[in-house]
Amino acid sequence: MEEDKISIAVVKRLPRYYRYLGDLLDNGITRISSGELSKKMHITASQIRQDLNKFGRFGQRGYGYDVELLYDEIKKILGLDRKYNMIIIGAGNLGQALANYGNFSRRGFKFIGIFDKDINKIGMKVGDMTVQDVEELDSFLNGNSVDIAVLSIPKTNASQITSILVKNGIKGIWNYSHIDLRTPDDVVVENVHLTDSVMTLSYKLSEREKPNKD
Amino acid sequence: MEEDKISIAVVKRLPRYYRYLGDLLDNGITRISSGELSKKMHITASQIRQDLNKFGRFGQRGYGYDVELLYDEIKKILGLDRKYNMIIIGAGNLGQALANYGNFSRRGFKFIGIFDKDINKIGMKVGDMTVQDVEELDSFLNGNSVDIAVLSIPKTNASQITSILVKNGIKGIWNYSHIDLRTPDDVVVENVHLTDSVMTLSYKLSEREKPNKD
DNA sequence: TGTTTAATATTTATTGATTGACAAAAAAGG
DNA sequence: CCTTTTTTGTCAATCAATAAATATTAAACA
Repeated sequence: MEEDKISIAVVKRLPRYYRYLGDLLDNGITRISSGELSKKMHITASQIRQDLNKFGRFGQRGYGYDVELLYDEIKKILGLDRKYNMIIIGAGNLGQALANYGNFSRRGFKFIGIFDKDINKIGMKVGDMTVQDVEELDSFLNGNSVDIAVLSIPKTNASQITSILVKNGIKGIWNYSHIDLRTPDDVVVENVHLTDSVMTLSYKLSEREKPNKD
Repeated sequence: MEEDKISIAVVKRLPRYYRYLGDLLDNGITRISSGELSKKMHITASQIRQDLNKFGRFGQRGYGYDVELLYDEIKKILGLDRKYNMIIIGAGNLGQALANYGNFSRRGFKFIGIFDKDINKIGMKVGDMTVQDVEELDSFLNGNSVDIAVLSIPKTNASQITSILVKNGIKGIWNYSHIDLRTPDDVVVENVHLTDSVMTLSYKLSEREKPNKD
């Protein structure tokens, strides 16, 4: 059964569908057509149908999509029907912010540890966790089931930490370090490069200000 | 003079080029060919040349690219040859983390104000700023030149704040709120949806674990 | 219960992005 | 100063993603 490879562009749209469907649910809307959703989301109805059909036939001709059913399906597709244990490497401002950000635990992403190498941070309370010495990372990984590691450390240390993670069988890395990690094929990395993001914004701003634009 | 429209895909790659060129500079490397860079960045040499040629002819046949020159050109293209005044709306964990994150100011992005509506946060020191009442946002914008507003508030308030920003002529919004903002065409928005990002990661993890994958 | 309408699933067409190929230009080396 | 090598800039071809069109199905309703 030769299934199409799902492109990353499609995958990146799924959370957005999920969010809109959640909003519809919250508003008590039980059915929606690709046409209506298209208007709300400002993408073509064709793309919505095409995207969804990559994963299955969730709609009903003449009726549309059942919001709750579709919501649950996308939840499953995104792997949100299970729990994930996460650790944070780097208890700086960003690491702390992520640890304290409530939205993740609501979705099943649970922080079970936070690490730093700074002696001033070790022992500090962050949320309901205590910052541990990164020297203990290796043994911690040995004794705990960790699904995802968040990397919020300077790029100079990122590669070394990554090899410890990989060695201990971590399969998911959420990388906030401003560096491209090299990992084996079976380790998945999702990058959040905030500096890249603000640069993209400044590019757009500069473009906007150029003459002959309107 | 009919110039090609620059696609967003190309723009998103520019910060990465910029980062690699910066690293080369740091390592005292003064010239590089698209072929060498290709190996380092794991993208095709053709794409590198094609991307760069969207903006100008920066290389020299038989020689390659002068690292410093190219670095400076991309800096200009990205609009990093100027300063940006930024404010943060929402002094929660994320807002504070961004305010304290040193990398932005190094690149010319300067925070000049932070706002919140929570009475417990107003007056609090964040970096070298004091959290102001969001009620004062309107008058602050009137008296200060602000290029970019960072939105790190719950989605319920995002639309209302956005209209205050737009009304006061803000042209750049860096949106961390988990909602799609509707703004006039001359206002540019760059979204950072962390929840979307972690969902993409969980998707990839689920895929990885499926049978018939290796 | 048949007919019309709505809306999906899916095929086809179009547009866009990436890769490959090659001529032109400059550097390097004798 | 001529020849070879390197490497760009750019054109052409391929590949991928999006949009449009159509056939099919089920609901709605008389």
